[in-house]
Order: sequence, then C-alpha cells, then structure tokens
Amino acid sequence: MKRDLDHVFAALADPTRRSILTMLLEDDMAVTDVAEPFEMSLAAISKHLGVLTSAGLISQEKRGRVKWCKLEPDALKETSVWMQGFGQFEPVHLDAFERFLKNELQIPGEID
Amino acid sequence: MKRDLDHVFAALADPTRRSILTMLLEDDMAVTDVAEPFEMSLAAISKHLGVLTSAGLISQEKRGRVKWCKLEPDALKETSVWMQGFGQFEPVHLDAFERFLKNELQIPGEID
DNA sequence: CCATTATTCAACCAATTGGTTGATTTTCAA
DNA sequence: TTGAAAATCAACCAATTGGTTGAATAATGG
Repeated sequence: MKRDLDHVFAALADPTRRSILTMLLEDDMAVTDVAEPFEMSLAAISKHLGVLTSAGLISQEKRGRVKWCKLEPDALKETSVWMQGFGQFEPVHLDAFERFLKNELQIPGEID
Repeated sequence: MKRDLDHVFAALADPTRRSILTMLLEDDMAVTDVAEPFEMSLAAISKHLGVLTSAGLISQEKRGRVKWCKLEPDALKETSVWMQGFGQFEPVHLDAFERFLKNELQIPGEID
C-alpha cells in the first residue's frame, strides 16, 4: 500500500529522525537516552519516535517505566526495492555505508 | 551534505511525485503531458516538478516553449546507499521492481 | 508512603506544504 | 501579426509539521 511509502519517506526526510535511526543501529535505547545528545526537548524526541514507530521503522516496547526503542530494518526493504528500480544500483556493502556515515552524518548534537 | 537527503526523502514522500517519477521511467515528458493523468491543476504539477528538480531527482530542459522532464536516477544512489546500510538487503532485480509497481502503484489518475 | 524518574499529553505557535485561481510570459504557427 | 498553447508566477488558503512549555501518568526505590 502506497501509504506505507508515504510514511516511511516522510519519516526519513527529517535529519533528527535519521540520526536516531543511526543511533539505534548500534543498540536498542530508552527514550531518555535517545534524547540525550539532542538539544531539543524530550517531548519533541518522543514525537519523533512516534513518527518513526508509525512508519514501522522502529518498534517500542515498554518494560517497567522504560520504553525501549528498537530498529526495524525490514521496513526499509520495500522502500529499497522501490528505489533500486530507478537506478539498477549495484549492491552496496556495509563498508560504503560506514564511509557514508562518517562523511555525511555526524553524531547527533550538531545538526550541521 | 545532509540537506540532499532531506530534500530527496521529502520529495519521495508524496504519492503524486512518486507517480511522476514512475511515468518518467518510461520516457522524457513535457510538463503538460506529465500533468494530463492527474486531476489537479497544471500549476500544482509544475510545483511538484519543481520539488523533484531541486531534489535532483529529475532535470528540466526547455526547448522552444516546451519544458522537457527527464529522470535523474543517480540522485537516488546516495539515498540507496544510506538505506541499504540498515538492512543489508539482498540486491533486487528489475523483476521485483516491476512486480512491486504492478501491485502497489497504480497508474496515476486514481490516487485513491 | 513519597519523591523521583520515565514518558506522554495537551495546548499552543510559526513555518512549511499541497493545493487553488487568475494574471503573465514566452513561443509557435496560421 | 495575432491568437492560442506551454509553463510559471503571485496571492491566497487549509492542513500538517516540528518545536515549545506545563501538567499528567506510571513505575521505582528508599
């Protein structure tokens, strides 16, 4: 369904949300810890996590009073299929991804 | 530069714009012809094409009084690299893409 | 029990988005 | 040369977005 692509792409269009995904690539995190490197309020991060969740890019599970955020990489699969159709891109390895992260995304806090 | 990803993803988040990209996969088109299957005004489509252009996803070249729109698939490459880092997706063939198009994107007009 | 921590909710705000209509500009063709 | 076609511009509008603050809820630990 088209809606999914709408939501996934819209979720990915924000640099804060992409940074969050990058952080979650390392490990699952609690909401407060996700928020820590950013300069905005906890409520703002909570909203961002809501957007990522409803796009299916992450899942959130509450254990005790802590809500854990977990990356759901499968949500990107359909999206990836869509995009690859336009370029017949050669498959990319994690190497290329990590180079990309180094160059183009800096660790949160400083958003440019 | 992070800005590029912002713009590319934001451009892709709209179903009208994704339909336009799909149409341009077939062949280059004039603005009027791009607009024809949609129910919205020409001016609206012109704006969408502007968004796609400034995201680098298409280019526009004016010949005479006709402005031709051309897909620029390389703009998706960087984006594809970013996404693949999250899933180590196996490479996808055009087959899969065409199946996907059949199932998930209908030809413009009916955006439902 | 009570203060504290984790998170969300609610109301609000400014900026952006996706659309409209009507006027303009540029180019073609009869 | 003049009228129609191709496309954009400009002003406007409603809805959405990304942020804020302050209050509310829920679970923890001393």
